[in-house]
Amino acid sequence: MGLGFMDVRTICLGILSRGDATGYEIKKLFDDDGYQHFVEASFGSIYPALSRLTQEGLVSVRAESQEKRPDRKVYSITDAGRRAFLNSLMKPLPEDRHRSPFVFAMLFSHLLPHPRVVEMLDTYIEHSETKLAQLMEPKPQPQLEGERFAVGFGRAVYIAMVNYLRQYRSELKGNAAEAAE
Amino acid sequence: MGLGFMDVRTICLGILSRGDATGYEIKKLFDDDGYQHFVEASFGSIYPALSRLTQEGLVSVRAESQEKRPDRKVYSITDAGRRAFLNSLMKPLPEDRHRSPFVFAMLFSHLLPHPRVVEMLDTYIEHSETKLAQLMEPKPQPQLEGERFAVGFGRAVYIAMVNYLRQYRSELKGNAAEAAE
DNA sequence: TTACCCATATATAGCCCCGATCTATATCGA
DNA sequence: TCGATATAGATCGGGGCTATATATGGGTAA
Repeated sequence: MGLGFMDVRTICLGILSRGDATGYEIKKLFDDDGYQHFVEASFGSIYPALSRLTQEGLVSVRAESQEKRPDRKVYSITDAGRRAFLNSLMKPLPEDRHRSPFVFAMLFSHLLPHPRVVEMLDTYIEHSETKLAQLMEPKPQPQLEGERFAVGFGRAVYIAMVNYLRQYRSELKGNAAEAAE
Repeated sequence: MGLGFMDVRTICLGILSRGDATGYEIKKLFDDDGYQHFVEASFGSIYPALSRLTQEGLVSVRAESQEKRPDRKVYSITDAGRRAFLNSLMKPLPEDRHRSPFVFAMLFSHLLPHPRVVEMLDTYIEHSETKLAQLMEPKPQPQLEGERFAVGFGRAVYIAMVNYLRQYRSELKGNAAEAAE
């Protein structure tokens, strides 16, 4: 009955509280815009979540038929949905979930050939720099306070990550050069 | 057949490559020791993972009966298990998964009563400081290179997080004082 | 002293979520 | 023109997490 905690249903409600959207658009928010640094969800969970929210009366749907395109199902949050979402924000928040295959793999760098370690590092640095660049893009005004906080937080974290990784990488390069002699 | 990617089975294999352990001990590594900043897993996934690894011949079990305690099932990695683990480290690593209910909730701070926002921030700051303190504890020598990297990485990230959060919190306090006038 | 919680240990059911895949169509670049 | 990419929705299977169950003993609060 009540929303679990910060599950995909709750996340969809939050997105829809900002304005109507289709399932496809919700997914795009995670891929393209700033959200993806803190939350994400897949089609395989978004579409069922929207169906269930509709059943529960927390959102409503209207079908927009388009020419030469599949129909769009545009979802809107209802008053009950707003209340349920606000309610979930007042309850204790679950802790962050984080899994970094990269850092886990690095714990075993002594078992791996050196070029593989360098490759893992370089790949991860590139990813991190791409995400940081996204976060550094100036957002069009006006911006909500919460967005300002989130973007600032993301920038601070990614800058620290990239700095540490670059430093570590440069030391590794030195070691590699010595080893190559 | 082949291990998915960086799933719980792979993570268990990695832990066991460092030494024998029970399911319970593996879980404790995520709760108490340094691992939890980068990977975690629950009993509900660890025990089935160990069963399946046993079936697949990647780990072996021996039962240690204890007095006045439930039996311990001590798992050891096999040669095939080591090969499978090494193999998964050579394949492209999946991206980090991260979900922060806190940051998501902060995106809607304009909808929430001010004391609730302060409460969320303070709770999160406290959690982050606790984790940072854990990471700052000097580890007993000798330490593997991978651990040095991971701990340094974790420290850098958590320090940046705590700095940003404290800064933001102090500005918020100022705003609150002004609003109270 | 009784009740309750916590720690040690293992295990499962049910729900939730993700990746892969499928169905359509249209556009853009090679 | 062929393939890749984008729009748009949907589902299945496998895997993971929450909550709970089973045992037992120690510590602590009422």
